[in-house]
Amino acid sequence: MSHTPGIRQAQKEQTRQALLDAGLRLLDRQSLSSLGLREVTRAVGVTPAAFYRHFPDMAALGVALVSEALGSLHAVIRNAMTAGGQDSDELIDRTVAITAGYVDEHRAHVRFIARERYGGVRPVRQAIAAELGRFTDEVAAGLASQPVSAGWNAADLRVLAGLYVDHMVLTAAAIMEAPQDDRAAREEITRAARLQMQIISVGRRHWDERPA
Amino acid sequence: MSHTPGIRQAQKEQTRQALLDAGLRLLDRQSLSSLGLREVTRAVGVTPAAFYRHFPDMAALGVALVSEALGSLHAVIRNAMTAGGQDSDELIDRTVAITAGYVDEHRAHVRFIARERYGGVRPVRQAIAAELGRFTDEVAAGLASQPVSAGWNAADLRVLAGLYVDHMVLTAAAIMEAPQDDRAAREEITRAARLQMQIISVGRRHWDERPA
DNA sequence: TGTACATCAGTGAACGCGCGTTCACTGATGTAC
DNA sequence: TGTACATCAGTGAACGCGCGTTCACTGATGTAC
Repeated sequence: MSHTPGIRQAQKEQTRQALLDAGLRLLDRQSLSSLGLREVTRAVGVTPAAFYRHFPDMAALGVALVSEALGSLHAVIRNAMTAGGQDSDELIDRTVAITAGYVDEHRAHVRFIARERYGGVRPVRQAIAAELGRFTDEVAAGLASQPVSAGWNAADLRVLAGLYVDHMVLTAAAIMEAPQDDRAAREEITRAARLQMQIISVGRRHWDERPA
Repeated sequence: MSHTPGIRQAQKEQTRQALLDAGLRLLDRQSLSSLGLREVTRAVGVTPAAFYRHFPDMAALGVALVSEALGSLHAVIRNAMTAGGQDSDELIDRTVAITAGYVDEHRAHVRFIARERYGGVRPVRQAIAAELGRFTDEVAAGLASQPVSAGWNAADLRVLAGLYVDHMVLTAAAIMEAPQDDRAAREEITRAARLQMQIISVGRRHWDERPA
């Protein structure tokens, strides 16, 4: 079954990747639901009909972009969570720094996810929701292994994890929206993000002291 | 200056509103950046050229929809916040219930805001950001007037307010995404929203006890 | 109240253009012997 | 190693279609006297 890739297959993969890259770049200033097939193939330098050798339609290209954008993030998240040992504030600082760094390196991907999370293309929305759901599961598992989580049941931990994940996505989107060279705006955004994570973490730690 | 509206002006306003209504309805399944001018005028039953009597382009119609969607919300928020007197949990339950009710009555508007908040049309993104910023200011002012906020400076209170506003928007989006008749899914979403607000509120109340 | 003129929301036709999709094709790559 | 055939990624032309925008127009509404 496992052929050596072969020249033909390698070239096909290269074209497919070029379509994804061009699509992502063109999505800088528009939504997936208005991205044209001819627009993408023109940017790559192939015939419009060639598109169909790789994707049945634009929605499929969008779904592939979701994997590309979020697939690699699982390792990052797991790393960030299991680094452990430090106190909470250090962990928060590092999480926000990692998020900011990720935005810098994958600006277009972050924009794509933020834009299409509630965008007009259903299969893409669903793919994003599924992927974020998996992140939430992983974060919930990470939280469960911490001593502070004593007294939390699994369902509530997942809700807490969802709060962290949503907050991370919003933070990434906010950093992405700020002009890249505006260091003051960026510092303000990360400061706010850290503060918000701290509030959530304090709430988590003092959960059992809430008024009945 | 203040003419009686006049038949002509009233009819014009009626057409303008019909364009907004048709646009909003057509945005059910697509993003603003792919909504066509002819699509909208066809739905209303006027000539394509008539569109230009009301808006210079689709972006302008989108900006008008932002006002329509968020303009009326200021009163709602102010009401919800100043109702005061109850304890925190009651306030949270009521806030989430109000949010859910708002989604039911303005489903299309909520979808529009969620979709275009990071969408492909810059003037619309900016209009939404400006409006949400105003909400954050109002919530911050409301929070400032509460005794629990002793020891919080204005900047940090605004960050906390932003957390509440973002959470409200995400909650509204989540309720909107759920099938309208799936009571179980809806109950799960509102339960999670309440729990998350409670965590944030506990964090706020115990803020001064966080580890140095 | 009646008349003559001004305004302007909406019309209808026309324009050039790029769209998504189809199809038979070509020629480099792959495979069997 | 060499040959004959199969595969299939990408081509290029063609199609019908709906798009946004322009323009001179019409006729109901508004205004001045």
